[in-house]
Amino acid sequence: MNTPSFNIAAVERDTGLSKDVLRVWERRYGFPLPGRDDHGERVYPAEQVERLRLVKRLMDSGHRPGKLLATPTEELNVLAQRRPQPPRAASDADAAAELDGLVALIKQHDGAAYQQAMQQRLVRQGLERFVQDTVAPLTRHVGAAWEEGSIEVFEEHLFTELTKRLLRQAIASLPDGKRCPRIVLTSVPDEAHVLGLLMAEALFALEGAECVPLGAQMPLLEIARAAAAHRADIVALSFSLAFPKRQIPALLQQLRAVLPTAVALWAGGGGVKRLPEVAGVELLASLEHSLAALEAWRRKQA
Amino acid sequence: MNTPSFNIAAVERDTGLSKDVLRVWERRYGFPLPGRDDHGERVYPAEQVERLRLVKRLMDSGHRPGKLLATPTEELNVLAQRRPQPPRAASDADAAAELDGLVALIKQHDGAAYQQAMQQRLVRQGLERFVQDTVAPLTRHVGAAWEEGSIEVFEEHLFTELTKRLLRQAIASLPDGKRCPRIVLTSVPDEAHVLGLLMAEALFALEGAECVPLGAQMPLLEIARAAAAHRADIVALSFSLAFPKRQIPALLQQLRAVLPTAVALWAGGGGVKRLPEVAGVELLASLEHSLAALEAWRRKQA
DNA sequence: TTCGCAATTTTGTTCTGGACAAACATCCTG
DNA sequence: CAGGATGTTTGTCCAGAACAAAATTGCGAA
Repeated sequence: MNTPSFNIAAVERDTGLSKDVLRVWERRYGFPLPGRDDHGERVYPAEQVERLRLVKRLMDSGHRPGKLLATPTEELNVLAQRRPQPPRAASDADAAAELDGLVALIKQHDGAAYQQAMQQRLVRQGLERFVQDTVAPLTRHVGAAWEEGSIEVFEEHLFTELTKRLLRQAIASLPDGKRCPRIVLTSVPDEAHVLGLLMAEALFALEGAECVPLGAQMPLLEIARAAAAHRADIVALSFSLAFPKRQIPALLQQLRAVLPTAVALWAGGGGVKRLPEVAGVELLASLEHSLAALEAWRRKQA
Repeated sequence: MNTPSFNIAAVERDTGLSKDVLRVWERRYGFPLPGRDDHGERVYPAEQVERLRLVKRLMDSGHRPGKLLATPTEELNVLAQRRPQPPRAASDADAAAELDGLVALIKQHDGAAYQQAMQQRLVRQGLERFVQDTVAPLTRHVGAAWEEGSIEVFEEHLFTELTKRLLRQAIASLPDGKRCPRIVLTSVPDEAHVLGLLMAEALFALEGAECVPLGAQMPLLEIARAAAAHRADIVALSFSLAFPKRQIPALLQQLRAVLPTAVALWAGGGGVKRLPEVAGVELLASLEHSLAALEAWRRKQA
């Protein structure tokens, strides 16, 4: 197990920090400070890539790069392990313990046990409560664990993958028939998270809507085409917390401009909380809001 | 429905062409030629973005940018519609017709009918033959249709999403028990295609392997951690045809360097065909090769 | 002719260093 | 203590040059 080195493109891929950012940080803060190869191009040792990942994670939980990059690695590790968890209300303690139990299965890398436990909950609670009371809080739970560094990236991936399978399976087993309205579900390029979309799909499908799941990462102009081809009543997008907030309003405006006025545009997920209003776009702060929006849509049609 | 305009970041997102490429093309070939906003920054009209998408597609099917960008849009459209399909052998005609029928359902945007038809084939053929004789050729079929422009992006997305659901459902219904070897399945960052991975997972699971599906886009160093945590015998990666070929060898070398020697590294998918050998990495040109590799692994252990 | 190798063109990526606006923090005043 | 003005931080964009890897062409030998 050597310590390989990465060129700037590889670092961009692995950390999500753009080449421009990597270069400007080097200029301003003196980190990262890669070596150079024969052609004068940057060569990053694995160790610096690791530190960049740590910095990125701390930035996602609210820290500012200027401070972080001036801090020695040891202190960063301390910061990373601090848990700023607000104490839960006593009534939630039971629920929280159950969620912890599920997360523990993932962290033991026992996928089979996790799937079995979740399947049990699904049967016990029914799909609607399963989504609202298990999957949604669990996702938040895992998100929090990620921020405080108590879960590895690959563990989070395993969690996501297995949970996606459960939801898709549940959705597939719903009866189908004549359904309304038609909802196209997707996300914009660079937004790869799909769990929120699947949760919404499950709830919408339960309420009798016809869902067209297009997966993630649709170019804007293609979303408009898809809406036309599927005669959609609603286009529903999902933005995760990780998506750069500053880009969202412009994106929604652009999409709104290419969609026919008759098609409603909904945007949900953690990324749209505390976002300024965008004309002609419904911002859904939670799954409950999504269901309310569906009901409101139906009332307006009738 | 206005014609919105895009800044350079939005164009990068929507076309997959990097900012650097967009700028250098402008300088060299005079296209794209965006306007400028108040601050002197590029503003691309939707029409130019569309043309860029067309150019990108033609490049993916072997054309060269220098020629394409010197060609007027009308001629490009002609090029795009040309179908360089080699005529099929007569014996394959039936099979091809069946596949065409399945694709036709997608192009009618009738997801339900597609799912039903595929479900039938799954039951009729059994999972192994379903993967090898239906899903794999169908995927190639859709890929070809994409190259010749006879399928829309959102149709391809719908196909992928629905097919993923079928495969995952089928995999979930397999019995579990004590299994060997343990195979971690994933893809590298920037490689979002998962269908190939799912096909491999289905076949491996049928052969009694223990599969750990981590989804797509794992940073290299995380793949190594995951392999350790799951005590993996094999790490299997998938590269689609769309993945930039030139990057693959370096990626595999880097990953090979961080993985323990005892862990085998397999790479499959359309992207690894006609690729130079990489030391310590098994390149799997097809699903059949994957099964052969599994058998060979078992022989070596025994 | 056809094959293989060398020369040349094409093309994507990287470099430097400057600029600026939007987001964020801080300070001052009512 | 609220709220607006001022200052700082930070990501993105720009220009133009340089260069290596890939693809194509040209050339000479089998």
